[in-house]
Amino acid sequence: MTGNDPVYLRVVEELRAQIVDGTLPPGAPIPSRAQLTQRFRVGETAARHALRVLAAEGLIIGRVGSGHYVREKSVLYPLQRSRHTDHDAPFAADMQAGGHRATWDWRSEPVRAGRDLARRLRLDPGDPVIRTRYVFRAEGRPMQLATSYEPAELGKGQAAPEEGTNGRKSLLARMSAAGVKITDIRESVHTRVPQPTESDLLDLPTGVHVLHVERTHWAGDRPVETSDIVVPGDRFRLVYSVPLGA
Amino acid sequence: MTGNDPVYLRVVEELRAQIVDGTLPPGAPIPSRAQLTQRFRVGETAARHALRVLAAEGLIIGRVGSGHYVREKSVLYPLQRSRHTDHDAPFAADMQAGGHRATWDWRSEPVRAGRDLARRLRLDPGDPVIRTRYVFRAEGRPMQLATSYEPAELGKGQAAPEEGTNGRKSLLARMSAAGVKITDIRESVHTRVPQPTESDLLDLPTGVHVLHVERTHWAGDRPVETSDIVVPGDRFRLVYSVPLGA
DNA sequence: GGCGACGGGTTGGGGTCCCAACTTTACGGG
DNA sequence: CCCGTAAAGTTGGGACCCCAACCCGTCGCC
Repeated sequence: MTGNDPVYLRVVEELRAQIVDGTLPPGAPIPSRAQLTQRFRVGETAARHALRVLAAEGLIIGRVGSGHYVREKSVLYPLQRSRHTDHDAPFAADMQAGGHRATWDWRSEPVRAGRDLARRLRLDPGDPVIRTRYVFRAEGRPMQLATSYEPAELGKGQAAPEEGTNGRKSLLARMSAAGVKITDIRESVHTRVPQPTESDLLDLPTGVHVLHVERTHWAGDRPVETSDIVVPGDRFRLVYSVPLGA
Repeated sequence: MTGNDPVYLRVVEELRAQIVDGTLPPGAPIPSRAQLTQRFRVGETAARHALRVLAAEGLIIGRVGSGHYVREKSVLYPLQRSRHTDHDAPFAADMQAGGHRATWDWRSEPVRAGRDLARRLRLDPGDPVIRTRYVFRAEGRPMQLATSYEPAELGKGQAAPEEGTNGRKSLLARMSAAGVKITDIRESVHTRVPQPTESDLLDLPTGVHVLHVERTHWAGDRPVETSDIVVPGDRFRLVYSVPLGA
């Protein structure tokens, strides 16, 4: 039931939607606490909490004495919270077993891209992609559960992961194997905005390649979605690791 | 004046200190809202906010109906909020100029490790390190300001960055140049805990190498500190990119 | 001795009111 | 016309209060 969600979520979601779809453009003022309480008929607490959440997400910024405003270029946001599969549940059963020390386990399999995934990988729906699922265990405790998707063509260079060796080839390794020329800039983006967003990157000369998307569950935490983006340019080439989740 | 900070910060800081120094070990129950209001003579709001902050930081976890508890192995935390230099201010002047498209600028120079930096890089104070400063500009707007430090010995393979080529060699590239054998797992950690923490990694057979530390300013946001850690093991080798900041 | 029901404690969600510090705007006097 | 001041509005911080859902230990009953 999404109907009896906490009310502050209703506020968050509506404002978020308006920011994402441009109804509230960058710089636009967000309704004040007082206005929100009226418009959504909620208490001050809920209104404040909603604003705090959006601020924490980096979508808006509060200026004391003045108001909250939509941040510049929060365009990366729309990618967020989209779910490209929900089939991870059975895999989560793997999280029961316990080994020792730290281990990576993985399993790759070919699947076909759904609509959402295809859009994000800039493929067509139905195109072959490789789904790989990982369990990372540290000291017997499963710490991370990741599912990554990438265009099947990129996987060419590695074929089936050889057991015993390392199953998780770096994107860079795989990319060069696949003939994608990159140099070696790799940067992880740890905050969401303001930062070079997807739209910034799209404006660059030669475009953007989204290499793979990945959803990671850290034990006990909400999933984090990541997307590696390659920007080939004249002055530089860049592999971007972008967290998409909140 | 730290004296007239918000009161909830007092609560946060005291509890945080106790968690960090082990007075409150993993699993230990945190005083409840009611107890905190009494002990710190603050209102419920402040107590709740303090708990929320600590929970958001990943230090504690709340279980409804039961209480808040110190999370397992939150030992990564002490690294946080340490400042290894405060000399970035002049460099920030670079942020004025504006080019076009996206560009990386950087400048490397040899310096000597201070106490804090040495500890984090597992060097001795005074050991030579390379400091590199980057400005990343997208569409003329400076988006990122980063300062990274790494042991000078790692820089051997690259000497002075050749102008015109790419100044920012990947750690992996540099490490293999320096004879550090790694395979190819690279994972960015986007949440702080629970996750394989430094102490988890320390328990691994061959130990941990902290390769470099880096502080990054995204335009308008608080700095994020990152540390790349290599864990050579029998079953895998892992380069960990760990955000240290809150 | 075993088991189930009850009650006290705790969290997350929510409401209302208050205040200091700050911004913005409007207005009136020079 | 300009400037200074006052008023209105806004944010962050805070104090209390209430409630549902939930956890857990205790106690009493079988």
